[in-house]
Amino acid sequence: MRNKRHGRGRRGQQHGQLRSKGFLQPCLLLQLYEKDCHGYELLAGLEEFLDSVEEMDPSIIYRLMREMEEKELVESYSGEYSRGPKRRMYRLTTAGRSYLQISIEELKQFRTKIDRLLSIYKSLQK
Amino acid sequence: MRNKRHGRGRRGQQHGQLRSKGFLQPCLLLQLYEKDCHGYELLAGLEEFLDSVEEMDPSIIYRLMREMEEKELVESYSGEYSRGPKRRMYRLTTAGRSYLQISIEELKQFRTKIDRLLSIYKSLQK
DNA sequence: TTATCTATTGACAAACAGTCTATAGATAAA
DNA sequence: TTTATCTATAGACTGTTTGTCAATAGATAA
Repeated sequence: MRNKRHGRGRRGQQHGQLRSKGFLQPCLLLQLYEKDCHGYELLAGLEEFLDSVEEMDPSIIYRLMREMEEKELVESYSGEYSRGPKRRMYRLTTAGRSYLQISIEELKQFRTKIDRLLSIYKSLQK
Repeated sequence: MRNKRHGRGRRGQQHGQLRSKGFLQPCLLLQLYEKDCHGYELLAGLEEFLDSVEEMDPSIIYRLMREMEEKELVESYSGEYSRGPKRRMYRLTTAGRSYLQISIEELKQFRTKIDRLLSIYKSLQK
């Protein structure tokens, strides 16, 4: 994640669907499925799913979390201080768990679509 | 594809990344890789890659085609009348061919990311 | 003559993602 | 003890992408 650093975002590289809600949301919810986390932790944890988390602007994650809280997919409670402001801890709700399940199914279906496209492309190469 | 029909778009269903540029573009370019096509044909041909093409608004495709023409990934020429206005035929350019190649690689990488996410989810189920 | 099917376009709005900046507390370094 | 650095969160603003609606147009079938 970047903060106060320069050189970021879409500049230079393409990152197709990686930063879309449809992929980021399940990445975040999955982390909360394992354990409660605060935003910065979720951001750092994204490196398991993406490469170049350094180029990811933190505000995107915080914004998404607040949005998911409004939709009641997650709920937050006040965590401890660490080194800085009080942490906002997130916990997955029951609705969030079902939403994760649905997102997983959608991703499976999407993978199938990608596979079809790739195999058609391959068949035209020879 | 829908035209003058009601009941469409995001209403009702979710369609994760399916309608994103990152997926639609390679679907369209791949069709042109096989043979020259006009917009309506490309739209119809999408059913090979998506389900529910009926719910896809044609203007999205036409808009994308014009955009790709500006970027010189495709070029157009005037086709024959069929039953209606003159068809605008599209042909893949050399740049478009390389772009398709790159998109294919990106999709492969994305599939890998999906796989990772799915396997983590699965490992937590047991 | 009206309806339907093929075919394309443009305007407008809503959703989404990217960028920058501000704030804040704690600690390590100068 | 002041400055820099790291963790941590938030808000405003911009620009891009998608979705929606409606208009147009030629041909044919009812």
